[in-house]
Amino acid sequence: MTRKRFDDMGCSVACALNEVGDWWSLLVVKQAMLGTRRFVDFQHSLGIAKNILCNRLSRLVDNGVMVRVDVGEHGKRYEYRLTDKGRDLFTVVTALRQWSERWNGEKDAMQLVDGQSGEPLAPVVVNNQQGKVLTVRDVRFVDEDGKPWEDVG
Amino acid sequence: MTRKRFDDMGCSVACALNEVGDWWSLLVVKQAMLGTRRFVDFQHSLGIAKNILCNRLSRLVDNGVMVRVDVGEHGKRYEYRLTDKGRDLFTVVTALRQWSERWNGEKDAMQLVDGQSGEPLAPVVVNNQQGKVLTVRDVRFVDEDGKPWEDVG
DNA sequence: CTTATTTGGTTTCTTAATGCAACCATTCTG
DNA sequence: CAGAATGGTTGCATTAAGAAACCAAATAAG
Repeated sequence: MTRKRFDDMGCSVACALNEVGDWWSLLVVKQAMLGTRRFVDFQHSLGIAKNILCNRLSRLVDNGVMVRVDVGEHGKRYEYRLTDKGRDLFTVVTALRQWSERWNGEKDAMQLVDGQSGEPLAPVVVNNQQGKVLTVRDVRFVDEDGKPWEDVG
Repeated sequence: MTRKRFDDMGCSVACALNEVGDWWSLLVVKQAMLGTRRFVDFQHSLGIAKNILCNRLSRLVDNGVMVRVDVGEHGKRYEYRLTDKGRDLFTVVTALRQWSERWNGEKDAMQLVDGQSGEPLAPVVVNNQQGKVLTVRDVRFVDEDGKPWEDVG
């Protein structure tokens, strides 16, 4: 059986997970954010099998999250770089990292700091237009007409 | 072969993905945020196979993201509810949703609005301590001593 | 109270994905 | 030019996913 498709569920979250929802994709993106660009460097730093890495990179390229650039001087030698779409996943990756650190403890020797001040980042939060922090209890799920969302199930 | 373990990679992101990094887990959490609590409701709204749903719910419960509550009047009848840890994934889910809407277009008839004002939410961003928005290019990855992070690969 | 239906699973079977190792052509290095 | 590194591909074994059938307990209907 083919895996269930997530891009036709009429859900943005499902659609996103269809692109980066597997075990490896977001880790590849995170690694790219650290500066990794070469196939072998991804392979060694992540400890991922070559065929899986190959498949994930191709899929990330297909989905516009990364680009493959030929940097060979006398032929083919590639670099994989994040696109704007890929870099925009910074929020997601950072939120995930912070969530893990909050609930599972600091298991990462690596820290993210502001490049200018060297201070740690602020926690990623959901704000309303006035800058007030919102939890899931403070929001409503509505349809296009502003009426309360009813699930189709 | 068993899937590679992500909780011993010394990476918070990997650790998070170990808990919610598969195709279904985050969708189950998102659905729970919409108010779904019963097994059959998850099943119908997500279109997930029963055995997979069963497995995912168990794993989310094991990881402290959800709790199973017996609500039967004369025996066993269960509800699955988000814990604080689970509700805290709201930031991640919202960031993912917004990312998808920005880059793949609005494929979701459902909208999230501020419960008070009814206005759309602000975009989820990464801030420094002073509230300035940071991109991935504005941050540094450092070790515990503040020295630039070197990958072990 | 009795029957039918719903709930919350488990089991079985088939297909897909993952991991590992071996292999290979091209490219860079010494 | 020789040897190593790069960026893959292929084949095989193991695991996960999906569909459907089945089932016991709990609830709803009559």
